[in-house]
Amino acid sequence: MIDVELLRTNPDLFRESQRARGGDVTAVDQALEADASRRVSLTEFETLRAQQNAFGKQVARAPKDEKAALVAQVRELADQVKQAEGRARTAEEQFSVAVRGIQNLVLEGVPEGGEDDFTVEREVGEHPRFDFEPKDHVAIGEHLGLFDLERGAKVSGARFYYLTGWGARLELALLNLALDQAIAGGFTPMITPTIVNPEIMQGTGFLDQHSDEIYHLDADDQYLTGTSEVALAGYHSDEIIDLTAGPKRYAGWSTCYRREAGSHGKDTRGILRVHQFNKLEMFVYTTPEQALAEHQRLLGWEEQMLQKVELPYRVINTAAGDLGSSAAQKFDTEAWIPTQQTYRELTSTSNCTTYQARRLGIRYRPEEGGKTAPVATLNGTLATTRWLVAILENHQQADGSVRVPAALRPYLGGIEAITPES
RNA sequence: GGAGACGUCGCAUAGUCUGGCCUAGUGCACCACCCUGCUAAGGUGGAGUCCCGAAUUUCGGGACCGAGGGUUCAAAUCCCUCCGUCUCCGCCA
Repeated sequence: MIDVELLRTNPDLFRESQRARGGDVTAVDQALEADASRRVSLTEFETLRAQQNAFGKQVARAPKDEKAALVAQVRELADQVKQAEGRARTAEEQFSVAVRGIQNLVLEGVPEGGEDDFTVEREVGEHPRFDFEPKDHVAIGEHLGLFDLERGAKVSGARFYYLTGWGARLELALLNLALDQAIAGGFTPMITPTIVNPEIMQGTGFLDQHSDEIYHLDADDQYLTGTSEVALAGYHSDEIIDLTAGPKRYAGWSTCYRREAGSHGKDTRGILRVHQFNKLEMFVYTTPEQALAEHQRLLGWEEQMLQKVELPYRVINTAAGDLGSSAAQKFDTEAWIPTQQTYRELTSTSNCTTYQARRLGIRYRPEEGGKTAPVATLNGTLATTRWLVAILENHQQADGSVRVPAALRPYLGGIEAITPES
């Protein structure tokens, strides 16, 4: 949720932000109107309620024989209170709907426009040159017995797979490498719930734009999470947290579920785009002042991971229209995929400023004993199953084996390459 | 899944049967001040969260007793639904 006070004092800020996103600019004026009428009806109700409360005390103090008369007198007032309360509640709900139509304020430096309007921040590493015809990750995986796509489809349908043998071990190695890096960086490791209640899913902002991407369990009215960001953001919901010792940094390990609705026919081959995968996610609660610097730190940790597994990549600054409703700025890192001759997203880090925290009621005290204020939340990817695609393709060798980057070897029994025999 | 108990201001508890002096009491912890040359102490006052409205340190009003409904002039208190915790039984990859 946006800062309503800022909306009142500086609505142009929000109009401009909505415009940059290609979003609904009229939502700003709708919210302003709804706010005004909500305050009017709230004052009406509270004035009447105050009268009623005062009267209630009179009734309580009055001698028995006078009570009946007083009660008769106040009956009409009670009715008015009830009606005013109803109006106030309706206005409150309308306001809440209107204000939810406004997405997070886009930060300075975010390019305007849609999916293709990102800017490239930097490219790192060299594209591999092969003196043989490189195979795509599916061919490599089949050759080395790393995953079983056919049986995945047989058991669970399209976009499901089994990781097998060294494939399973490679994923665990990657996630453990990421976890160890996170721990070294001061993150608290977490294994999170992957089923959450509606208010948590709502609070993170995923239900607005990505609702058809999310699995819903009808029998229980709960959601499967597409990232542990959801559970980690909900972790401190409705709490006043202590940030005096610095940011709270969590590293969430979880399976992620995505319906991939609307991507039919896209990336159907292999494990690039799947309904279920594993991920290690960084999530940070910090002060609004710290958020910008923390975002750069998260990006830095992501790049460290990419460098550890020796992948060529670029960093892009996502355009406003491609941001989630909660994000004020987002950087993706994309690894080079040789057989596609293009970059594909491996990580994504968002600065949600105070937007998510407002919705989820997460606050801190800027000054000891002072008033509370919403915290800033940020998230970023450290490793996912998808990374296997880039690792396999970039590190494949002429003999059909895949070289294991040095950083991963300790997690794979020390082997230097995955071969059909290993 | 069945039966029962419980959910109150940071923690621990009173209040619920019998609705209204509950503006939710008390203890501990906390903060300020006072007293005591040290120490467990003693005294006075303060202290929660959220919203609205005036005023440049503040004041007034409202909401919150797990959540949401209902009854009533009036609900922590009575009724219903849901959620959570605990105990017992049943079931269990």
